Amino acid sequence: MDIHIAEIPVACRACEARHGGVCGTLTPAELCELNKYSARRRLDAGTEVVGQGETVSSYANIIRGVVKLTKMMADGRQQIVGLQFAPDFLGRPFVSESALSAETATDAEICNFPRSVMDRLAARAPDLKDRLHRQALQELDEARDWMLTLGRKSAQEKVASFLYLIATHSDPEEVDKSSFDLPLSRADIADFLGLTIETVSRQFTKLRKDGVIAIENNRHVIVPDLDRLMQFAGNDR
Amino acid sequence: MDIHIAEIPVACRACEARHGGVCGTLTPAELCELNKYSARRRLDAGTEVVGQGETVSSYANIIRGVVKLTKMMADGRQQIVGLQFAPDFLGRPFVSESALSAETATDAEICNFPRSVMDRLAARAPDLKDRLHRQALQELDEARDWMLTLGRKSAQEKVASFLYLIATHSDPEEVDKSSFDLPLSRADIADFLGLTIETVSRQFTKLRKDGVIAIENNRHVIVPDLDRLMQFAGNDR
DNA sequence: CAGACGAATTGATTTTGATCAAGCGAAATG
DNA sequence: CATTTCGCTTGATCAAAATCAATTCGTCTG
Repeated sequence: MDIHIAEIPVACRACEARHGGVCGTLTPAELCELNKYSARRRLDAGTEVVGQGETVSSYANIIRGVVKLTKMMADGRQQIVGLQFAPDFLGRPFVSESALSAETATDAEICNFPRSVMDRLAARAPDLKDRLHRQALQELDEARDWMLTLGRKSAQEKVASFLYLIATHSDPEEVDKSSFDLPLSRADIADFLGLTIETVSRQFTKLRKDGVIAIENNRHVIVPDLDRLMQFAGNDR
Repeated sequence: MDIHIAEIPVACRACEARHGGVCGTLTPAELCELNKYSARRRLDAGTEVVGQGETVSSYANIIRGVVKLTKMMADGRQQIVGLQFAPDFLGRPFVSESALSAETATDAEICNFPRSVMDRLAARAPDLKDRLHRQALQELDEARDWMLTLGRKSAQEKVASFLYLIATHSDPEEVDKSSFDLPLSRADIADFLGLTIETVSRQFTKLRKDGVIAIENNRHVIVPDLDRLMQFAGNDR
């Protein structure tokens, strides 16, 4: 839960250097304005960034790590409804109250800036608005893809789909997708797939015994043949 | 599959009169421009509006009826990933290829206008862009809400959630939400909930025997106490 | 009105994944 | 260094929903 406000004032310039994300296309003048108010934070795994129902007063850019978006029921049942990887943008325009909770899945580093500054900036930059709009549409597509997984796939297909997702999304700069660390615990994977940890574990074992994957230290996964994995994921038409 | 191009040229003006939807806030001049190219169509239930993977060349407004958005797997398994009610807007900016299939669930009436005209209009009207952006965000929220339903709710909770959704969304102008027609067949409900038709049917029967709902002619539902239904839906925190 | 067809219900059985319970291994703690 | 704790795996059993199989109901059609 410890949050360290970074001393570096040019947080967003750093984002830009790293990956040309949402911050990347701002003009130097705009960046300057944002930077005056931005703060960079390092967060331990499992830190809540925004709570379900909370008022959100800032946007953020994920510099490093993975953030999970979760919904919780009254009796504690939980569903992860989205994963955000660096350099994703976090937060939304128009609405100030969050319908879900955002929590770091791994150790992470994020760069915060106040709603007011960002909104003022967006009002002047139509292409920034467009980029935010595009991102919303992409998240919508991802959510709907996952609905098919949740509603119609078997446990094995769900787990294979998850592995495929991580293999392709986790490290966009890495060309070799055949080896990666899982950013989620078994419990989180279960919450993402609508399964129990036991079932997730059993399916991992099965995929391992079938030679589709190899696992080292519980978190590191090796996929010799990504196409073969995709077949287990029962992909769409 | 029969599509009748309506003779009435002022299709969107009709939308405006009906409910002040997306078309509702256009200026008369803008409306005029759209109307020159818009076409009103009456569609039978089960008509495909856009196919998965197809190139989309137009936007549309739903004037009457319900449209289901579905995703299909290679082996025929299907998941409904969204429902659009009148006066919802159909289609999306930026992308021209559809990631899903849109099909009428009921008899419906829609008003089509070409991408090019709409895009040109949006380029000049920032508030129209904002409204489309807002809609995307709302659909995202709805999709994520449904992910919780698909991933973590029991069959009974799923069916109750569906009934609650229809009761509240189906007829926005109707104050009395206690009696309504189901816009979906049992097969469609099953595809929406990630269940089989048999399970859906059994849960209907159970809710009926518990006195939560009454059913007439398979399609008409009466809910004496909406709060009671909501409890069966196992609502979020 | 009889028959036919499709949609929905109901019943019997099977399968999948959840639950309950125990054990293992690695890292953290006293 | 022993011990606890946590995350994960594995096994046995149970329950929920899927599947298979008839019927029933309602509507359409000749």
